[in-house]
Amino acid sequence: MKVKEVADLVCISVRTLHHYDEIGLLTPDEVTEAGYRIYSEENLENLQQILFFRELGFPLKRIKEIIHDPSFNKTEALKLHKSMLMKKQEQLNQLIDTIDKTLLNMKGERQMSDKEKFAGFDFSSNPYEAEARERWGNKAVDDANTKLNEKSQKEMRQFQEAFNETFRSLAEVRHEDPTAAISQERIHEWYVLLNSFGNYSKKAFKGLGEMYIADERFTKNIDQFGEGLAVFMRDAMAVYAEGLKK
Amino acid sequence: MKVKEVADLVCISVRTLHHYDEIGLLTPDEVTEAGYRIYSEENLENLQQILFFRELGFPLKRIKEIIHDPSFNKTEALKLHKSMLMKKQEQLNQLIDTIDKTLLNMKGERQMSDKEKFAGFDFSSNPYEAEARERWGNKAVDDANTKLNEKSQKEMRQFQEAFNETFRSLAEVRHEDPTAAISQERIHEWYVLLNSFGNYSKKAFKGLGEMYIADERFTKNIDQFGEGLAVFMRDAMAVYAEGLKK
DNA sequence: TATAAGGTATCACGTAACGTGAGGGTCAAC
DNA sequence: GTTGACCCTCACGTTACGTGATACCTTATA
Repeated sequence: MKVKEVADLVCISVRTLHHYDEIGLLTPDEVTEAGYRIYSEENLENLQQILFFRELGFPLKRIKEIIHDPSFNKTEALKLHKSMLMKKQEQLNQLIDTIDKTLLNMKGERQMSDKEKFAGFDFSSNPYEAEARERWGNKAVDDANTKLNEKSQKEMRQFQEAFNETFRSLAEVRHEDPTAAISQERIHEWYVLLNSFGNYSKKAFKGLGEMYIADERFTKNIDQFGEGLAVFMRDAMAVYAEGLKK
Repeated sequence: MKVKEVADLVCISVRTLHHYDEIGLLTPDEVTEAGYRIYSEENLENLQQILFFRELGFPLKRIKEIIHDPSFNKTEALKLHKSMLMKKQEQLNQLIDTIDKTLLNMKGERQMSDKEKFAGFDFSSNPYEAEARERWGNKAVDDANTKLNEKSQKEMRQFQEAFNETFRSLAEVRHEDPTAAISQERIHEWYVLLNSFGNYSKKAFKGLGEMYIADERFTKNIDQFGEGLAVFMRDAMAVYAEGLKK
């Protein structure tokens, strides 16, 4: 299949396909004597994968790393895409809900906080990086990050945002039993997030939870998201680490 | 509210807010003697609008045009955002469906065409431009388009893609009665699309439909999307123009 | 009152992901 | 042989910021 045929089939530009070839993301399996690109069925399957990652906001460099990883598995990736797309749908549902609330607010029928006005927006450059790391590892990301020992402002901000989001998520369920499924699901998200930036064993994770209580500054920072959250997290982390989920 | 407070509230960067200020998209209502930006409640409401447009892929220049248009109405915009977000939900549903079909295909339980493999992807730079034009007019877009008389390759491609998409959409319902609601909804999309690039009255629209039959090349091109589509469109366009919908 | 930490500003270069036009070659139908 | 459509590479342009440097401002603390 020639370049324009692929471009028309997929509704992307010829330039896009050239670009993907240039950066080694999608190399046509055949090139004619005149230099024309010919794409095979397998090229199209790879392109489908690439487009799923693009839809989810992954940068092309990252997509290339993931797809060229020997452990990459298309079936597994498709399942992960599906779950990420469902999360994106939840995000859009939240945006729609924000619109509904804003319309009521404008009619004077409902008050809404500043925070509520922005619920659902997520412009982080790659919101699914944490999950990608869990599946495809850290190596490429660490290599790509030229400053291994100092955290850039972006990383710190990303860190902080992801922290805050997870703290809020956990605050919502802090009155539940720490062994409950919902509590363990949420604390798992915390575990995944921490492992995006560091490398915590379950044991270390439990120890970290203890620190949230032992150090008053930690407790204070965490409890601003909801009173008693630090204690709840400590307990949920212990349950998680010991595999004692109900 | 100071710049970092807004950035944290909304989960965007301080640099983003500076950029929006620089380009005149979001100008803080107050600046202190030290030059600090202070954002008002109305600034936050405008920022919410901006973020809705961003979520839908509008370029910042276009957002600025729309928001500064005297006829701009926040309530109306919110309703339009909601409908566009629902369309995006449908697109994600289609992507999820594509994943499900691809997984079955990989198991050998189902065949799928190349076209099916790419159903749901839409990377056009601004998929909702046609609807935006319907609401907020053509002037700014025409001004921004420096080449008023010659169509760039991009515009031709955009044209062609939008054409193809609409033809497919219409082909799906070509066996329906041309006066049926679904037929008239689809042909309305065609009308809107044509008016993105030109300026057709309903009468001219009907005349165009006649041409689809009168000129054999038109018929041939259109019917490749589904046999009998050209006749169906001619009839549906006549019904539409005369307001004879069931 | 001095200090320190965090936050603010502007400036300017860099990045990613293409869009776009120029210039020239290839292919297939007429 | 001609022509229109398609193909190639090259290179500059665009958008939307990220990032680091440099310097000023604000507020809490000792």
